Amino acid sequence: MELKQLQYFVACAELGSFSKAADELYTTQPNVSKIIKSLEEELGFELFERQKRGIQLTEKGQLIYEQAYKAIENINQLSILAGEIELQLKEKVWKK
Amino acid sequence: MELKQLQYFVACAELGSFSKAADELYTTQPNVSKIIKSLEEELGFELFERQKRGIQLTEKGQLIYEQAYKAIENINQLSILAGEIELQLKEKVWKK
DNA sequence: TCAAATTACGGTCGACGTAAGGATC
DNA sequence: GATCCTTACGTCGACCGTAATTTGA
Repeated sequence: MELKQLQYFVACAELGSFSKAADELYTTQPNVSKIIKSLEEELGFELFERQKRGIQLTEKGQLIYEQAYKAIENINQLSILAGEIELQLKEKVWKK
Repeated sequence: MELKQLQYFVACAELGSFSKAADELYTTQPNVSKIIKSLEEELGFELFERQKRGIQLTEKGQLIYEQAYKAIENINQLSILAGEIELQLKEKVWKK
């Protein structure tokens, strides 16, 4: 499991489209397709139903989405914390 | 920021040694050293004090450790959730 | 015919391990 | 000399983008 897989997955889930996610992620459609597929193979089930026009989250995909979103949020907070720390503790922001 | 960097960092912090972490992670000491260094460069500060014998978390590293641990826990829970889902919802474990 | 996802393919870049170096006990 | 971290270096695999294919509006 890699962070990029989760990021790509969340983007696809929110935009409802691989191609739109590719734009947002500054990459290409085939790349998004491959990365989502790799995540699905790793998990052992499909995250999206491939439809005539676009995609849609499966039931299982919906459950994974919620947890994946939280995980990414958590990593983002870590980045924010790192930025605060880099400020040399001038303001003790993290001491809530 | 990649998940592997955080996993390696947490292992090093908990074991207090790059070489022990390398064993635990089934990789080599130089690899651990490089990955930790890449994370430090990305964050903009050092996570460990390199000492005569072994290493020790810096103050900033300690703060990052706590958040990194949570993030990894979060990803682990995602894996657990995925495993439960794969069981075809026979038992609705996730409906706490 | 256009839009969207998948498959195929080739090049490049990075990740890994081995080996060598440096330092400390 | 042994242990531990770092640097150097070569190789092999994976990732990425382009192009071709498929399917549906």
